This record gives sequence, structure tokens and C-alpha cells, in this order.
Amino acid sequence: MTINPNTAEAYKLFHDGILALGRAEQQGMRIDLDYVGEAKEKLTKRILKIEHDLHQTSFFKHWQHISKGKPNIGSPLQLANFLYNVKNITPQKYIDKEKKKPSSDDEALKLLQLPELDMILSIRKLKKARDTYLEAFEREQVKGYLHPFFNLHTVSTYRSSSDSPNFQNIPKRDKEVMKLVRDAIYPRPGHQLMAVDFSKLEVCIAVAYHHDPTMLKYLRSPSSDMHGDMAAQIFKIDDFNKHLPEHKLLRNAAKNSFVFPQFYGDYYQNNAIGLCRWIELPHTAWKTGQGVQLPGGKYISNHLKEQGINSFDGFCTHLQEIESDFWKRRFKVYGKWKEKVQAEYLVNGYVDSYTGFRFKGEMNKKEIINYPVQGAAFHCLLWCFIQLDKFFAEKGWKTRLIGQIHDEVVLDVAPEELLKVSKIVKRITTVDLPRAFKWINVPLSVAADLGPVDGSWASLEEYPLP
DNA sequence: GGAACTCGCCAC
DNA sequence: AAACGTGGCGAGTTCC
Repeated sequence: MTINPNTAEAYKLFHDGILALGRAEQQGMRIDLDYVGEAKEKLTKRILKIEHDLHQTSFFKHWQHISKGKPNIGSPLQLANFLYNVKNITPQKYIDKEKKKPSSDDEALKLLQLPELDMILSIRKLKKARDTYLEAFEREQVKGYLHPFFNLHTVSTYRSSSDSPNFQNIPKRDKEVMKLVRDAIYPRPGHQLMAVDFSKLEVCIAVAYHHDPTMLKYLRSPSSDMHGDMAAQIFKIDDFNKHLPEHKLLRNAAKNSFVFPQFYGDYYQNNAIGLCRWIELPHTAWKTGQGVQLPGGKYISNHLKEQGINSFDGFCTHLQEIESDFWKRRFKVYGKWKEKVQAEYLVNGYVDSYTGFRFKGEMNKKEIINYPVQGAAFHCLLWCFIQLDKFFAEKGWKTRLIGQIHDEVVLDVAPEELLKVSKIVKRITTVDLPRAFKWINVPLSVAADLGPVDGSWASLEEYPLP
């Protein structure tokens, strides 16, 4: 590997970076304190209602009886003790690999299919929204503005972190909680919020290191579809069509439970568990008429049985073959690169990133591969963040950067500047960045979401950049 | 009464 | 042979 660490360059990136991030911290983001107060109150009422209903159940009364006092539904330990020791329910999931500690997390409780546990899960979800987010917003705000910190000195991959409050883990996937929490955050009066994120940035950065020809082809040809190809292979589908909703689910399953975990260093057995969750098949022998349905209504269990996969164990064996094919044939050069970098680390005691950072100290195989990719991917974002900050200052624009989430920038946009902001964002991220970082070897693309004037962070919608 | 830990859960 | 990368944070818990 021919990498020239340039520590002066790395230093400059972080020096300029922390100044730009500091300006974003100072700028802050408006929060609606009245909304936060009302939302907290409503959540508390909902929580009390569910708790009240829970208290009427014989399940809870039993728990109360054996715990000499008030059972603490917020204690996973007490809940596990009641479920698995007192009620003697067979655990469906464990925290530890030795299967000594039964789990009481979301998935474990859902598997037990008890209505009382679903009530506890609802309470957990609402408390999380209220206490971790809304409560923290209220506590951390200064004169109606939040000023999350963005750190460059805390993360072993040379990524960033954020705290007080953490701006990088605000709910997004659960639509209900997303709206509840993000409705607290607003642009400055008369402005609008915009978020711009890189598409599959870490994959694009990884390919700059390993130069795998198959991966290069996937990333350079817009019509190709890596996740679709993997879905077709994993689920043995000949006529895969990513526009069919049933196939879209299989594609998401392949993407989120095979491809990405494999890139992070996971292996086929965990993949099998994750994939079965998506297609709703059990960890046992499969019967006909089980799981999700394919286009035309055929059950996936029937389809897989026809293909010779009759059980979870059979599926594991199948995935083991796919994993081997994945690294030894499909992405052979990528696989070889992993081995080479790991071997070089054992000799040198360090590994370097393209952005001039050196990773030293004890690292396991997965960390050796992941750190330079994860770090450099973030450095692409940080470089763009710095350029944008500089640009807005030089031009005297009113638009400001207010935050960053690893591969995404968040802007507080003055509506009259929207068009020119969009253009410069697109230019810096897709044209200037690859020119500055010559090692980037595939086109980078960004996607934007935009909120209405005075609209909350929950109201962002897709916005095609001009 | 606080430090340090576990567990669970939110993001990329 | 073994087996998911990086964080922050709240509540419960244990230890000093």
C-alpha cells in the first residue's frame, strides 16, 4: 500500500475543522420551548395511562407480590428476574454469548408475545423520547437556542462526536418519535432547514483503498444495483425487480443484514438471524405458508423449500457459501486488500488513512479495516464543512452551518439564498472535494432534504439539488 | 454522595 | 478460530 501520511495536512484539517465546527456551535439552532413543554406533558399523560393499565393486570400484580413493593419497570434486571426466574418463561434471547444472561430488550420482549410486555415497550419508547431528547433540549438550551458540541478529539477513528445534547442521534427511523422530537427544532426566524448527505459515502471511500474492480463497476454505473444482486443471490430470485414492493423488502434485508454487516466484519450466522427477522421466518425447520409473501402471493418459505432450503440451519449453510463467494469471488480484490492491510499492521504496528491520520496501538482485525475508511469518510464531510463555512463568511451570506452528522451537514438557510446555497453545496461536495482529495476514484453524490420557511426539523422533504 | 459499571437505545 | 465498526446518554446498580 502506498500511502504517504501527511500529518501536517491532518493537523490542518482538524485545526480548520474545529474552528468551523465552533462557529456552528455558536450559531446554534432554535428550539420551540412551548412545544417542548407541551409535548413533555402529553407524553407524561400517555405514559401514566399505560402504566395505569399495566397496574390492573394480573401480570403486574404478580410482579408486585413477589417484589415486596413497587416493581421497577425501568429496570431490565428486575424485569428479567421476574420473567425468567419467577415466571419461569424460557428466554428467547440472551445478552451474552454463553447464554447465561437472558435479555429483556425490545426484541427479547417482543418474542415472548405478552400484551403486558408490549405495554412496557411502549412506555420505554415514550420515556426515551421525553427524557433523553425533549428533557435534554430543555436543559441544554440557552435563550431558546441549542448549541450542541462537536468534538474532534474523542473518537479513535478520527471521526467526530457530539454532546450536550448529542446532535448525532436524534430519532429518525421511527416516524412517530421522529416527529415528536424533531418538531422541537427550528431554523432561525424566516429561515429554512436543509440537510445534505453523501450517498453510501463509506463504500465510496473504501473502494479508494482496495480498488476492487467489481465494486468500482457498481459505484460507477448508476444502473447497477449491488444490494439487489445480493438479494437475488441470497433469496434465490431469478427475476429480481427492485421496484416491486416485495422485492424491495428483500433488497433492504440484503443491504442491512448482509452487505453492510459484512463490510463491518460480521459473519454469516449473525446475517442469517438478521435476514430471518426481515422475512419473518423462525430459527427452526420451516413449514409451508410461513414468512413474507413474494409477488403473486407465494410464501417465502415455500419458495426457499423449493430451492432446497428447508430450515434455518439450511439457510445458515447457504449464507456461509454466499459469504465465501462474496469475499473470494465477487469482491476478491477487496478481500485480498483486507488481508494485506491486516498483515502490514502486524509488521508496522500502525495503519494510515488517505487523509494523513495514523492509527496506532492495539487494534483487532476489524478495527484495522474499518478505522481508515470510517475516518477518511468523515474527513470528506469535514473538508466540505470547512469550505462551506469559509464560503458563506467570505460572501457575507446569511445562511449558516449549524451541525453535522458524520456524512451529513445541516444548514440554516436564508430563503433568498436557497438557490445559490444549493449550487455551492453541490459543487463543493461533488466537484471540489474529489479535486482536493485525488485518491477518490468514484463519483460522489449527495441528496438534500429541505424544510419550509419556519418549518421544524420534522418537516423536511426531499429537495432535488439544482 | 459520587464514580464506574451494565443494559438498553438513539444515530451513522 | 471467531465472529458488527463508531459514538452519547438515561436509569438502575454496585462499590467505595
